[in-house]
Amino acid sequence: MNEQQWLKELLQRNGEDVKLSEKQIKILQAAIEMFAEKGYAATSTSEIAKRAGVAEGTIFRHYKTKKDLLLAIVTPTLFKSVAPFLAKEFVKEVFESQYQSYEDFIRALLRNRYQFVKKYLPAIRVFWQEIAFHAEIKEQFQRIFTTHVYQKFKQIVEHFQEKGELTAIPVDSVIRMTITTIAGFLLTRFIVLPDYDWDDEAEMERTVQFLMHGLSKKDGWFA
Amino acid sequence: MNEQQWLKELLQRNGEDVKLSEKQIKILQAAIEMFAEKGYAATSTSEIAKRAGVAEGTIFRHYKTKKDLLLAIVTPTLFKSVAPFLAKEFVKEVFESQYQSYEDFIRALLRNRYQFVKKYLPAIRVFWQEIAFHAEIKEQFQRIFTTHVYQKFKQIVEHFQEKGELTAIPVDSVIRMTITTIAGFLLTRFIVLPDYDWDDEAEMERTVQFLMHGLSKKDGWFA
DNA sequence: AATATAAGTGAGTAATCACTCATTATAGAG
DNA sequence: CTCTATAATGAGTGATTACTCACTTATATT
Repeated sequence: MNEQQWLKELLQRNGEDVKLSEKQIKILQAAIEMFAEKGYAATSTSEIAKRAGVAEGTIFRHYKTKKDLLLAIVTPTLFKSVAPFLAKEFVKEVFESQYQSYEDFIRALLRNRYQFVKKYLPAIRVFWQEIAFHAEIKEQFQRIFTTHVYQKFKQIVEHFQEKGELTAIPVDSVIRMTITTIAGFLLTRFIVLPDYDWDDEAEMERTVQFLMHGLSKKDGWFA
Repeated sequence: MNEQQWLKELLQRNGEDVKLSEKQIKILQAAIEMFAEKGYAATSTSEIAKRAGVAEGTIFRHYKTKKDLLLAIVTPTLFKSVAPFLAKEFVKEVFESQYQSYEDFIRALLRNRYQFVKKYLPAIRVFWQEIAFHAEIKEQFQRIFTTHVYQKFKQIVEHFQEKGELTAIPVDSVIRMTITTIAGFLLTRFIVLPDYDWDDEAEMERTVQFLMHGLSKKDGWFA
């Protein structure tokens, strides 16, 4: 894919393109690369300017502070990270037609998030590395998660529990196990062992099976 | 527990105590706290000195550079993180007497690592936050993991696969799923949602059951 | 072509950085 | 007590930091 295309896609919201000058794109690219490698605090604005091929003053013309530049990267990444759950009709679609089972839903979600991480990896690195250090980012994430992701996830899990597909353990536990299993795969695949000889299709299907065997209603499960 | 005791326990290796002056303990405590909160790069040595109640020069008398101070925290934490796997007789013990099943082994491991994280949380935060930014730490971790943890984990998993308790999916996948499930619980419990109303005993048992249902040999599993 | 607006520049600034070192305080040995 | 060694200090160092601003260049509008 075009080097600039993925950045523009990352930054767009509600389908509306953001206008970016050439230099602005260069700045964002350089910043993402360097923040991902060395971290926000260890990267100086002069280094970013150098790698972007612009004067240091240019950065501050577009972003009032260095932290504004970080947020310009991190905020869109946060929204894209939970994108499937932001759609209004999402839950309804899961219930009504799209997915016959929790397994189908999980499989689709895993594949979808796999493609997402593959595409935007550097920006995602920055997001997850910096969330530990910046209260604003953490609060924004918690707000989005509780109001959008958690609410909808809960409805979906309860739906499939009532249908008898999932065990009757607490919804929160099901959500936690689902998310940590999916995130655990993606983290191992792209961050911890990116050079391992992965058979992605097979490993994703194994992950789905692992999750479903772990969560399906069956004898022997107790809450 | 004594505020200084846990630090001394963290730093000791092979059961040998390390000699630490009062000021040195204060420095390490301050550094761990601040690195955990703001990150290594965003914490200045003058701030550490201030919080520790020592002169800035005192830090450099004990640690040649700021990075040496970081490594003095991170290296012992790394070793303690994988401590169960460093014992020579570990695999033999698992096979012979201690644990009759993979489930028993996993339950013991989870409880053990739960106590570990609870005890040394701030130092663990520093370790995991900084491993992304420092090649030395990452390399050290990979070396320890492949030579000690992975090798032994593999033997254990193969053992219980041969006994017919675990599915015949690739060993690496079993290890990955086991570790991400355990780490996923601990991460959620202590880092992501520490203020959630946890029933630790129940959630740990649920996690063990989830893992075992996900990994047990049964009809329907395919590799 | 004239004008207005925005984009880009880079030398300059005060603050802060990790680290040094000459000096002083402390403590145990004889 | 004196002597010696180590621990601790904090003012001082040059380098680097995020950010500013007077100025130049490019683009758009009339």
